[in-house]
Amino acid sequence: MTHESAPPDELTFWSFVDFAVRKARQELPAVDTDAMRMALTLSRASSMVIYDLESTVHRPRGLTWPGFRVIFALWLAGPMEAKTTADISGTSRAALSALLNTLERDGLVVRERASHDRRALQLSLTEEGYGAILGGFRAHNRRESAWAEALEPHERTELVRLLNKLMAGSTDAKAKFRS
Amino acid sequence: MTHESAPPDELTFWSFVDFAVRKARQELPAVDTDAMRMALTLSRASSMVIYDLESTVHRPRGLTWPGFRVIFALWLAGPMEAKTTADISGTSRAALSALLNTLERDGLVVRERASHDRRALQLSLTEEGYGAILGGFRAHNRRESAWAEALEPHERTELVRLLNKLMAGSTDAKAKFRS
DNA sequence: TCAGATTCATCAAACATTTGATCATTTGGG
DNA sequence: CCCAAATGATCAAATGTTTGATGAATCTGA
Repeated sequence: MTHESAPPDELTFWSFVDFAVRKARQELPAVDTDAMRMALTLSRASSMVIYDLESTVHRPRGLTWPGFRVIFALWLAGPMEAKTTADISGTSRAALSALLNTLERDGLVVRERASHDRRALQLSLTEEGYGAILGGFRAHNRRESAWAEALEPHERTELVRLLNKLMAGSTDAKAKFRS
Repeated sequence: MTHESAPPDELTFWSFVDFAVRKARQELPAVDTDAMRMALTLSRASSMVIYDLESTVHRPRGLTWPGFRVIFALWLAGPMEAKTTADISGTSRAALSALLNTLERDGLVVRERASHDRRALQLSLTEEGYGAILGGFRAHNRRESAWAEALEPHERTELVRLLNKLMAGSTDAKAKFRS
């Protein structure tokens, strides 16, 4: 059949992007390959970094990646309403509600009813939660450094600029957000 | 206490990166802020794009994001062993095993014992699976295009180059991979 | 003031993921 | 040739995510 682009003998997580883009163009000539390559590469790079951080730093310390994100937000922004925590940690409210059951059970976070609005929750870190994020984040940041070394300083800056520009464009793209 | 960097009134998923980097430097002066900003921005950008694609394109069509990744790999690379599918789709073998229960039940994929090695599985798309990915991917790619428009063509190229360089560096960083 | 619309959190069901264990098959070295 | 080690898939238990529904508190406008 396809004498064009038979899958190479060894297709890997990395090399699949190139292969997929070529193959998709054959199957669907109208495909926007630049956009395809960009999204595919973005999600793969992110997935690699996150998997590495989660499996080498956080899981061994008893935290999942989502758990880390929440504790991290509470560490830096201080006690706040659950809605805000969900927003800035990138967790939906329903997911946060479930996540808090674990974090509270493990003694890292406390839930309290907000005084000004009895529907709302006020979240804060316990002493133990504070200790967990301090130790965890140091290791986390060391690992981030190891990754970052792959790029020159000006390249890191440029990468961040491009990603920010991409996120800023989400408004025009009418992107859907978590709620 | 902290008269330095009190959280701004409205902290959002976007603006949290800047705030977090400033605040982390106060709390832990030794932090590598460039690496921190890079990883934080990368994971957020990716999460936004993926959430948008999943919730606007795939879930409404009855596919989850992980399900899409697997079907997508099978579409482009053709029938292959489950181990390879796991590799190139970025799924662990255990997760793929569970995922296949759903995909097979929904009639999108078939599992068959490989002839040359009776431990191995051969995966292939059904007609229905082929139809699903064809329609789904068109919509997926249109959405990717909308995102990509935020960047100039040369910026897209540069973003991809930087992400690839980052991934290539994972070897030096001794990153952990899914298995 | 008060009824309807909103907002906040939670629940429920289905699904996917992680780590670590288990089972079957295949491979490799003595 | 045969047994130990390695490999492929699955299982089990714990966790987190999604969408859509529900309950409770607050807000709004007539």
